[in-house]
Amino acid sequence: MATNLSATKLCKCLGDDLRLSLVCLMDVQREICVCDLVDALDAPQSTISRHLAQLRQCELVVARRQGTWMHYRLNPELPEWALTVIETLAEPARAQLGLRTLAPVCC
Amino acid sequence: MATNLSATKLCKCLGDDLRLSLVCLMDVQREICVCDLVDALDAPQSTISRHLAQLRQCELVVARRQGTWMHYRLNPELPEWALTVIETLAEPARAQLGLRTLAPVCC
DNA sequence: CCAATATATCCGTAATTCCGAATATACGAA
DNA sequence: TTCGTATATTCGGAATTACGGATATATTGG
Repeated sequence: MATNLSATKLCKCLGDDLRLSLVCLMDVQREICVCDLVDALDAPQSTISRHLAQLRQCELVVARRQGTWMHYRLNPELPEWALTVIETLAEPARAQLGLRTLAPVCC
Repeated sequence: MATNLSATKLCKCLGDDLRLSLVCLMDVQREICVCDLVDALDAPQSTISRHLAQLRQCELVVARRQGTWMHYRLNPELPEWALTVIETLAEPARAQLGLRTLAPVCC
């Protein structure tokens, strides 16, 4: 509710395979830490981190630090419509991107 | 149902102010012809046409020729989820983009 | 066939986005 | 303080996308 997320910005964020994967994984699992994301999607750590930063900056996700780990989840203050979009896309996206709902490795 | 539209592709298409505007205008009005789109959104004709071509290529919209005019509308074979996304985005997008629901000029 | 109108495509350039190795930072443990 | 692990940021270059004037194509009417 307190986000200044626009429709265009949301779509830009979701219009990339890697970012869409990140968001989808957060949609199922409540919270995920970066190391799990890194080995779920196979991409260099810096790439994952960069995309997470972008999602954070658009206020699509929020992070919580626990020691050395960072846990990411969807921003709970996301407007209704944004959540609806994400949930609507989740299924087709998981199929498209071949996302397995993996068990947490770290933590 | 017969589209090979992916979640990522849909979002890419909608992740641009101009294209999102085009789609939103088609969502309200059943069909719009290019000339109306050109003077609704103020952008050069070639730009509008280029973006329409992109939407067509992603199978998000279809065109019908009537004499010299081209009428565009959302692809009626769009998968459920894509339609849901578009309809969910329509309202916030209209507000964000300042889209007036204009009366057809041509035709 | 010719002119006029509507729309599409081309093409060179500008702007944006993306990548990943290298490096920096933050934290806990010893 | 120093080390090791987890994550973030920097940065230069590659790749993608966007722009819009000029031009091509399509269609109708004369």
